[in-house]
Amino acid sequence: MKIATWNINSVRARLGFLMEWLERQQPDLLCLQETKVTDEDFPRLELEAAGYRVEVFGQKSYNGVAIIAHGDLDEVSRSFSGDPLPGEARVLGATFAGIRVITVYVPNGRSVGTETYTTKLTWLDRFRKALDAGHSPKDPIFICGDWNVAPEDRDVHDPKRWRGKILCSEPEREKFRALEDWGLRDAVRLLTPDGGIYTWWDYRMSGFRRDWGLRIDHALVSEPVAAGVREATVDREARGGEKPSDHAPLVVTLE
DNA sequence: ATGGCTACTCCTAGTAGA
Repeated sequence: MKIATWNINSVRARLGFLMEWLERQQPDLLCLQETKVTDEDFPRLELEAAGYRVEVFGQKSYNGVAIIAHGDLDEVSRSFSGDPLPGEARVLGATFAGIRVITVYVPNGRSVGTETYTTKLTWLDRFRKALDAGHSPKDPIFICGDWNVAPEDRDVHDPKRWRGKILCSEPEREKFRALEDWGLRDAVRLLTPDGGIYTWWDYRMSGFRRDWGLRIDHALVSEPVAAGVREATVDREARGGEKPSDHAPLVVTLE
């Protein structure tokens, strides 16, 4: 089974790109972030015509998450208990083939020391608390999306330049580790200790061509899922071509 | 090297992203 996550940076601006990608990759389930569209205007029909079930949680202009799957999506949930940004469409959950799949678009935080940064830390705290209240790490759980955190220096093209900066600051990394401590494993790290694996490259300064990237999109899985992880690959091909998103998809293959 | 894209919007210039 193939489960993927992709910050698409506007599903409407990249619908053709998305359809081609689905055709090529044939995932069983794909989580999208930054769809930037209301539920009403989401391009549901195109995806359904391609055989996907579609669940969306969106808003105008900003944020927005979606789950599309070849198969039933049950027990759909939006946001989470204690969400400090209840008006923002950032979390969507559904049960697929017995796995609780939750997709997240974690607040960016702008820059360290700002109010939005503090809110980002609170958000991650509250998200963990909600996990504790609603789930057990013994259950099959797959939480994926744009976490806006590069967990370690090996996830950063130039750690010296990024040290202490937004996406790489120690408090953000602590919150990320707290999720792992709860009982989640980073699917990429189950398979390789290698650095140089990135999921986002800045549009500016030809960031992708120079491979100035960060690994900020992740799939965190509970033990029962971790046991079945066979592959976790960043599809860099999707970061090239005409008008790509600034993120590449992360594709996880489960036995 | 703090800029330099990109996408959004009843403000096509200002905001947000990361």
